[in-house]
Amino acid sequence: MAIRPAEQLIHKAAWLYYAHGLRQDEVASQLNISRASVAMYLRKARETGIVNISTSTQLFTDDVMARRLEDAFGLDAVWIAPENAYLADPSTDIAVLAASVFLELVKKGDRIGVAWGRTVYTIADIMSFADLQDVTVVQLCGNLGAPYSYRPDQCTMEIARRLNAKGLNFYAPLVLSTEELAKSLRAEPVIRDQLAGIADCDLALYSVGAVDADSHLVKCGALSPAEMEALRSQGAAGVIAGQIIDASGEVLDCSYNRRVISAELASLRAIEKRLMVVQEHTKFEPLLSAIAGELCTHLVIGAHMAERLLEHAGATTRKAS
Amino acid sequence: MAIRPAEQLIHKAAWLYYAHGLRQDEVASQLNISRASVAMYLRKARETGIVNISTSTQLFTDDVMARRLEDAFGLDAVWIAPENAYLADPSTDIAVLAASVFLELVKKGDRIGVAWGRTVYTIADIMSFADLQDVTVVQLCGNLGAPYSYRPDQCTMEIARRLNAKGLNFYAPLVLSTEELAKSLRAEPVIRDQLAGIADCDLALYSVGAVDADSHLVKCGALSPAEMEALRSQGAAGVIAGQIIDASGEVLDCSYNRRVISAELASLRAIEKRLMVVQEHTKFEPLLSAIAGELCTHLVIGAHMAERLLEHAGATTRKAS
DNA sequence: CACGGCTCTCGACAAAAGTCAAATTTGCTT
DNA sequence: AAGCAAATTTGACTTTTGTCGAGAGCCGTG
Repeated sequence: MAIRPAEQLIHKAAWLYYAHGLRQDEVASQLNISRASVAMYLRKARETGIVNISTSTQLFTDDVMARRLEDAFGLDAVWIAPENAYLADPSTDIAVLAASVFLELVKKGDRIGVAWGRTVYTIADIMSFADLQDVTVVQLCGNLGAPYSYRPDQCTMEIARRLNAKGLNFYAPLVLSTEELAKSLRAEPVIRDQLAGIADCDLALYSVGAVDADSHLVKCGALSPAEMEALRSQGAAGVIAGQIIDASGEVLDCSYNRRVISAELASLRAIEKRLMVVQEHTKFEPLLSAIAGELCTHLVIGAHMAERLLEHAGATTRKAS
Repeated sequence: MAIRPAEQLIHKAAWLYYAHGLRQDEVASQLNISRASVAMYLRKARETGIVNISTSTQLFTDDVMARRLEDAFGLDAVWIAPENAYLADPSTDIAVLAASVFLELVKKGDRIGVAWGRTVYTIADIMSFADLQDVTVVQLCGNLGAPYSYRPDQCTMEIARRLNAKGLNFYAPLVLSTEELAKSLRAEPVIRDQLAGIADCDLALYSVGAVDADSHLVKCGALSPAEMEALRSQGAAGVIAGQIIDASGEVLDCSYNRRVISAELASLRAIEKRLMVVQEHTKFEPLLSAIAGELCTHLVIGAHMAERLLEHAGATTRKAS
């Protein structure tokens, strides 16, 4: 494991094949190995990100709807996945697009904040590998020991792994039982540094959660369905990085939020590129709140959601004028 | 030609094939076209840069020699193409590597300065296409009406074309017959603006020329072999963007240089990333001069040249101590 | 030093992708 | 509206690539 001669070979094979355009059998004879090995090396090269195959996401921003959404909501860029259209599984489509967009937004040397949820994990799961050694992926919120496979730290680590980047985990629970404990924990140097480091990120990747019994916060036991319902009547409109926000995109003033260890919204807003990805049709209101709170500068959504957003924007404008 | 529905199809095919990983026949049935068409679309997608296939150039910087060169000469990054090794045509190898490195260094929104020469044109020629709409490629030096196919403006335009970028040409001759004329021409608003814009570049791509009868300056008739020889004895050590430099990398004080319309060395030095590519073994002294004059921060060379540079650095250090 | 477990490599076959000339459509001119 | 040229699409064919199980080399261990 120490020194891997194979790594070198993979690199050479990939170079001759992809950069020089030789055929596999030509590469094989150059390197004195069988063509079958070359084929295997090339697969590894693709899998590990030694070669990058990326397709432009232009098509999805070029859409007129995307332009109108950008204008209506003051977003930097919007990508719309055509939903009903040409695809077997429409829900993965958004994730595949999001992964491509994400890889397009990442630059060498970047620091990336990653939150948690089914959406984020799905993206991590289908994201192709890349060779970005000096990138750091940081976890935006505390952990939730859950029966789920997509825990916050797993999302972070998986993305870091795919990028060949450094992963920085958060060694604290997402929610504590008392406000005092949360406060003291936040004051701990290790935790404090991590929290402080979030504002230095260049790019954030997250989704927004709905305030209902299906929320991960409920499923993971952080809140009971009843508590969730109560928060909802207090004005809870969405969940961002484990925190409850109201319709204006601000942190809701409630005990739960005071017991959470997560990135402050101000830190998130300090991040230049905030990529929000929304898969579920049910997350219309949460998304509106997130946009209102300026928690999103880059948006990836499905065509259906895009239409609803535009309708809403139209209605608001008409009412205002 | 106005609106091209094909463009859309190419994009969709590329997306399904490369991002979703469908097979060509699956893509074909999704889009209701024949598989042969899909194959054609995919080729076009690769050719136009809608999909990007890039291989990491890590292998060539990871070299110990590259590290030592970086240290010895204070360069930001060095790539070394293994010369004798595994390849049919060793001289293209450097160009292929240089093209990859170049594409790796370019970022969206960049402004790129391109000089002229066989090396630069070779790179342009083998460089793969990319989709960098908001990039601008500017020509670093005046034109030379030559019997060559690699005129300065052609280098610029070809690279711009490959990048799908905007090309900014220099509508002035490289050398004029009198110093006065050169001076007045440099004062012309069009020219002045172009010259002034060079320092705003984020990346420059050039090589260095040798001071001998084989130089393009001689072949294109800008200088006679005799004049070149005379300049050599006056201390000429290399040619950068059409200008003669001395061993310390400064502009040589001579009539020729005063008659040239090209980027000032100070402007070049203001460019953050200066990528220099040297193919010929004979350009050892010119390269040393360019490095001495800080005209290069990123360097792509062959293994042989790398060895000579290291030997030289060793000798100098030993002498100094 | 022989033994399993391990990874790496190869040959042969199956699957997928590339290619080309003919057929068809498209857009433009007369 | 007919005719023509250019571009696009297709089916049939060839070449290239992916995959799988068998075998070879390697290493620590009993």
